[in-house]
Amino acid sequence: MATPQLTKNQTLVMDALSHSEGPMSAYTILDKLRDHGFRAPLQVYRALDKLQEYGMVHRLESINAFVACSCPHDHEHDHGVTAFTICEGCGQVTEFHDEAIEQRLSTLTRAQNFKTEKTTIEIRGHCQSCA
Amino acid sequence: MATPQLTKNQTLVMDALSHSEGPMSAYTILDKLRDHGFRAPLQVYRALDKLQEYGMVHRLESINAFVACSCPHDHEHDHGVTAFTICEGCGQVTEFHDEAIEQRLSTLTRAQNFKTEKTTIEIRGHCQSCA
DNA sequence: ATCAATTGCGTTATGCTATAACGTGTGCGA
DNA sequence: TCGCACACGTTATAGCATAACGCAATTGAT
Ligand SMILES: [Zn+2]
Ligand SMILES: [Zn+2]
Ligand SMILES: [Zn+2]
Ligand SMILES: [Zn+2]
Repeated sequence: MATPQLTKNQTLVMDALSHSEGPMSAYTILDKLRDHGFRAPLQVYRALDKLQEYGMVHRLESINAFVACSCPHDHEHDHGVTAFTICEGCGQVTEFHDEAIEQRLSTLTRAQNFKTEKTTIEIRGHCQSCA
Repeated sequence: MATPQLTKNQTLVMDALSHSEGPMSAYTILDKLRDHGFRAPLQVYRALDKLQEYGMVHRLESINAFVACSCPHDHEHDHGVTAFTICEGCGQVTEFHDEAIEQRLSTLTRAQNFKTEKTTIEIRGHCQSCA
C-alpha cells in the first residue's frame, strides 16, 4: 500500500498518535483534537480507517485502541503479520514481527483451506518495569 | 481451573452457546434467553465471565463475540494458547492449538522480559466453502 | 445456632465504542 | 460541462460493556 499525501484530518490524527506515549481510543483522540476543530467521532474513525489502510496505524482489538506503527520502514510494502505485547500496567505497546510464526500460521491455515485476510496477535501482560 | 457446578444462568448461557452454529454477541445471547427470564445485559456478562474463567467459553476480541470451547478435553487443566480462524462469510469459527507457536511466542516475550497473562490469536478470512 | 464473608442474582442507569444516513464541496478526467 | 470519486461535517442511532445499589442464598468458622 503506497502512502499518499495525507489530508488535514488524517495528519492531525496521525500526529496525535505519533506523539502519544501509548495507544489511544478513538474518543480520546477526538478529545485531543477538539481544539483543532474536531467535533464528531466520525472524523476520527474515517481518518483512522485510511491510516490503517496505509499501514501507518494499527488497531489493538483486545483494548479497542489504536497505535502508530513503529516499523522503521516507510510502508511502501505490506509488513506481514504484526504482533503486539500490551502492558496492563503502563499501557506500553511493543510491535514485533516474526517470520517463524507467520510461516507456521500459514501452514496451519493452508491445511484447512482457509484464506487469511487479517491476522491479530496480541499478548496482554506486564512489561519488565511493571512486573 | 476446575469446573464447578454451573448456576442456572451460567447453564442457560452455556447451552445457548453450545447449540449455536457460530459465535454470538452478548446481546444476541440475551435475546435468546428472554423467554427464560433474562432481562438485562449484566445477567449475560456475569455468566460469560465465569464461563471464561472455567475455560468453557472463549471471547473473540476482533468481533466482540463469544464461542463455546471446542476442545475435546474436560477443562481440568488450562489449555495453553488458543487460536481461531474466523470466516467473514459464514461466521464459522475453528479453534486450534499449536505447540510451535506457543513456544515461539514464549521465546519472544521472554526476550523482552514480558510476563504474558493472556494471548489472543485470531485469523480473519474466508473458509473453504466461502472462498 | 449465629454471625460474617462470599457468591449469585435482579434492576436501573450510565458510559464507551462504532456506524448509518444525509448533505456539501472540491478536484479531475471523459 | 458533465459525471464521478473522495473528503468532509453533522445529527442521530446502534451496539457493546460496566457502575452501583440492594437482596437472597450459601458457606464456614466460632
Ligand atoms: Zn506496523
Ligand atoms: Zn508496563
Ligand atoms: Zn478452547
Ligand atoms: Zn465460511
